[in-house]
Amino acid sequence: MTKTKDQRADSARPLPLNQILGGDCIEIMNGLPAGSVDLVFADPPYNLQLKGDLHRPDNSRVDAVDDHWDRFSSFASYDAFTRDWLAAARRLLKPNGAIWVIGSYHNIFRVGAEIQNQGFWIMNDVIWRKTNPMPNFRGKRLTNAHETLIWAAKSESSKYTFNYEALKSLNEGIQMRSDWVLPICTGGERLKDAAGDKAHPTQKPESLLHRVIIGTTNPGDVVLDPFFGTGTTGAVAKMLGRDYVGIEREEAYREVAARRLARIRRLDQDAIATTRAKRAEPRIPFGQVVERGMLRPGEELFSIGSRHKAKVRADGSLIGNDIKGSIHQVGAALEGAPSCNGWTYWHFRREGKLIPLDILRQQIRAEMEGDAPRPN
Amino acid sequence: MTKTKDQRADSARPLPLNQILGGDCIEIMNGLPAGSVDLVFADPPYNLQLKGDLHRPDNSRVDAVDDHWDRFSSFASYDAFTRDWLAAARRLLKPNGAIWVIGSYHNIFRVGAEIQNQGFWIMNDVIWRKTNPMPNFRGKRLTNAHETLIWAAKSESSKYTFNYEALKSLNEGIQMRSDWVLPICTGGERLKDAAGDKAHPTQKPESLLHRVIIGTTNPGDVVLDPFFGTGTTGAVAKMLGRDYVGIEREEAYREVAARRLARIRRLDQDAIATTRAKRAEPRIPFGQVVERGMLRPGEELFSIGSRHKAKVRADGSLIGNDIKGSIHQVGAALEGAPSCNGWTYWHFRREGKLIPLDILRQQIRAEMEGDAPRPN
DNA sequence: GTTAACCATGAATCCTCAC
DNA sequence: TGTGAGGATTCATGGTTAA
Repeated sequence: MTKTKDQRADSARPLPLNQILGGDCIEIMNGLPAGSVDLVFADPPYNLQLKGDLHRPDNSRVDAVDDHWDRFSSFASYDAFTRDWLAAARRLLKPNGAIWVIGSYHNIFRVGAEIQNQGFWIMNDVIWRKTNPMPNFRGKRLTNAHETLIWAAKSESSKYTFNYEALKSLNEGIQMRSDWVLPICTGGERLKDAAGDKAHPTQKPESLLHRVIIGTTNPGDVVLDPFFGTGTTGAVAKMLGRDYVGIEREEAYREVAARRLARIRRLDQDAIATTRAKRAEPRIPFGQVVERGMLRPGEELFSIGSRHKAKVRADGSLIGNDIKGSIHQVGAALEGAPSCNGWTYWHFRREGKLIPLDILRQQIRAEMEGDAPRPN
Repeated sequence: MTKTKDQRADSARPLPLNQILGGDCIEIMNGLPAGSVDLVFADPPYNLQLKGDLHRPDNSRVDAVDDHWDRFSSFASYDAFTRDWLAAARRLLKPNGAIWVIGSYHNIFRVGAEIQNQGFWIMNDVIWRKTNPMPNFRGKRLTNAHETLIWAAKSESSKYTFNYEALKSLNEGIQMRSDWVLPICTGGERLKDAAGDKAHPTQKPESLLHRVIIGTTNPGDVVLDPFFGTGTTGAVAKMLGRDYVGIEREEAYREVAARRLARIRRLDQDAIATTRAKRAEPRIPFGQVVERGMLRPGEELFSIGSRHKAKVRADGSLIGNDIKGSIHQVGAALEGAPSCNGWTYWHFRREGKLIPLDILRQQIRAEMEGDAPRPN
C-alpha cells in the first residue's frame, strides 16, 4: 500500500502499536506519524483548581479587583493546554478518523468549543448516566449523576466509522440513544495499588469503552489514548481485537496499566464479530435477476395492495403507467416520493401470493457466499 | 442604601412585571434596571446549521427548524451574540441571582464556555433525557435523545436559591439527580396557530420549567426569559406564584404567549401536589450484560437440558447453529417457535451449574434501584 | 360504544459510490 | 469537483378513522 505524504515525512518513527509511551502527551503525539490513527479516546484532566487560584502563592487573598484577571488567566491556560493536545491528536488522525472526549461541566464546554474551532465535526454528545453516583452530601446542588462525552469526526467530510447495527443489537433491537446508563467502576474491576487504595482517581468502566469501541471502530483499527491512566482504553481495545497506543505521564499509572494489559486476552473472531449492516452487503443490479431467469421479461410486478403495476423489460428496467426506468425510479415516480427502494417496494406473483423482489436478491447473495466468503 | 451607578441610571424605567416586551432582547435588557431579577431562564437559538432536507423512511419530510432567527454566518458571529445577551442578562441579575440556559451540542459548549468566562459559577449541568425523541432516520448517528441545561449562579460568592427538599420530594424522597427524564412537548400542551400548525418550532414542556422554577426560585421571585417564544417560562412562573418578564422579538409568538398567559391561573401552594404513576420495570437490553462483563463475548449459553447451544457476541447478539440475532430471536429459531423469552430460555454455566440469564437482569435492575422514577 | 388500525410528527448539523 | 443513480433508514406518543 502506498503511504501518504504525511506518513512518509514522519516515518522516521513508526507508530508503536500496543505499547504505553511515557511522557508528555503533546510532545509524544507530535513525534508520531501523522494520519496513522483511527480513533482517539481522551479523558483529559480538568483540575482547574479555581479555588486555589483565588490565593496568591504567598497565600494572601486575591482581592476583588484581581478576581476577573485571575479567573481569565486560569481559563486561558487550560484553554491553551486543550488547544495543543487537541491539535496534536487531530494531526495523528486519518482523514476518516474520529475522536471521543469525556469530561464534566468543569471542562467539557471549553473542550467542546475548541473541538468545533479546530474543524472537528461533532456527531453526538453522549451522556454517561451513572447508576450509582456519589450523592451531593451537603444538599447544596443536584446529585452530579452524569458525565458528558463528545464524539466528533476529524472533519465534516470524514467518512467516520459507525457500526449502527452492532449498537442497535447491544440495545436489543432499538436504535442506540445518546444517553447511556452504566455503573461507575467499582468492585473487582477497580484497580488497587500496593497499599490497597484505588490506583487512579477516575478509572473509567470497561463497559463505557466497550460501547465506544464496538460502535465507532472496526477490528484491526488503531485506538490512541493520550491520557492513558490505568489503561482501560487499551484493555478493551486489546480484548476486542483492536490495536492501542497509550500515552501516560505518571510512571505509577503506566506500571499498573502494563500489568493489567499483560493479563488481557484477545477474544476470538466469533466473539468479536458484530452484526453487519445491510449497506455493507454486495450490491446486486436488478438486471441480474432477469439475466438469471428468476423473472422473465414481460412479467408483471405489483406494489403492496397492487395499487401500482409495472412490467419487467429485458434490460432490467421497468415500465409502468408509461414511466420507464429502474425499479427504484419507477416506484418513486408512481408514489410521487423522493426515493423508493424497489427491492422492497415491488412484488411478483407466485401461486397467488405476492413475494417481494428482495427474496430474489437474497438468493443471489447466498449463491455468491460460496464463491467469495466474507468475514463475519 | 446607596444605589449603584447602574441602578441610578436605569431607575427611570422600573422593571415591568408580568408583561411581554417586544424587540431585541439585548437592547431591551440593557434598558431595564440592573440587579432586579432573581432568575434568568434562556432558550437561545441553537445555530443548528442544517443543510438539505431530511425524510423519514416512509418518505415523509421532517419539518426542520430553519427559521431565520436560527441562522448565523459563523461561530464568531454566534459567539458575539452569546457574549452580548449573556452580559446583558448578568447585569440584570441580583447578586444572589442565577441563570439557566438550555441547548444542544450545536451551541451548548460555546454558551457554557462564555458563561464561565463572564464569571458565572456553574452549579450543575442538567440533562433533559427525552422519553420520546425523534429517531435518527438514516441510521448514521445515535438518536439525539437529550438536551443540556446549565445552571449557574451570578458569581462564585452568590447565595443562590436551591430548594433541596422540594426537589427531593418531587423525586419520591430521593435526592434529585442531574438527569431529568421528561417527555417532549406534544398533544394538548403544544400550542397551535390559526392554521392548526405548531405555533413555535421548539416549544419546551412545562414539566421542565416546573422543575427549574420549583427548585431554584421562591414564590414572589422575578423570572426573566429573554427568548420568550410562546411563553412557557411565564406560564409556569405565573402558575407557581412567581413574577415573570418576557422578551420576544417575533410578534406572532408574542400574541400566542399573551393569549396563553391570560388563561393561566395562579395556583395555591397547596395545589401544587405532584401526581405520578408508579415506575415501570426498566427494560434491560441483553447487551448491557456483555458490556458490564457479566458474560464474556465468546461464552456459551445453553437451553434447558442443553438441547441447544449458542455463543455470545461482542454486540450482545448470539450465534447458534449459524443463526444470528438477539437472545430471543435465536431461541425462537432453534425451537421453531414464533417467540421466545431469551432471558429465561438461555443459561450460562458457573461451577458446573446452569444459571438462567434472568438472574443477571435482576442484578442490573437491583443496581438501578434508587434511580429517579420515570414520570407519567 | 369499544377496540384496533392507521396516521402524523418531534431543535436533525442523517448516504455513498461510480463516472 | 459535480452529477446521477442505487437504495437504506424510525421510536414514542397522541389523534383520527375504520371495524
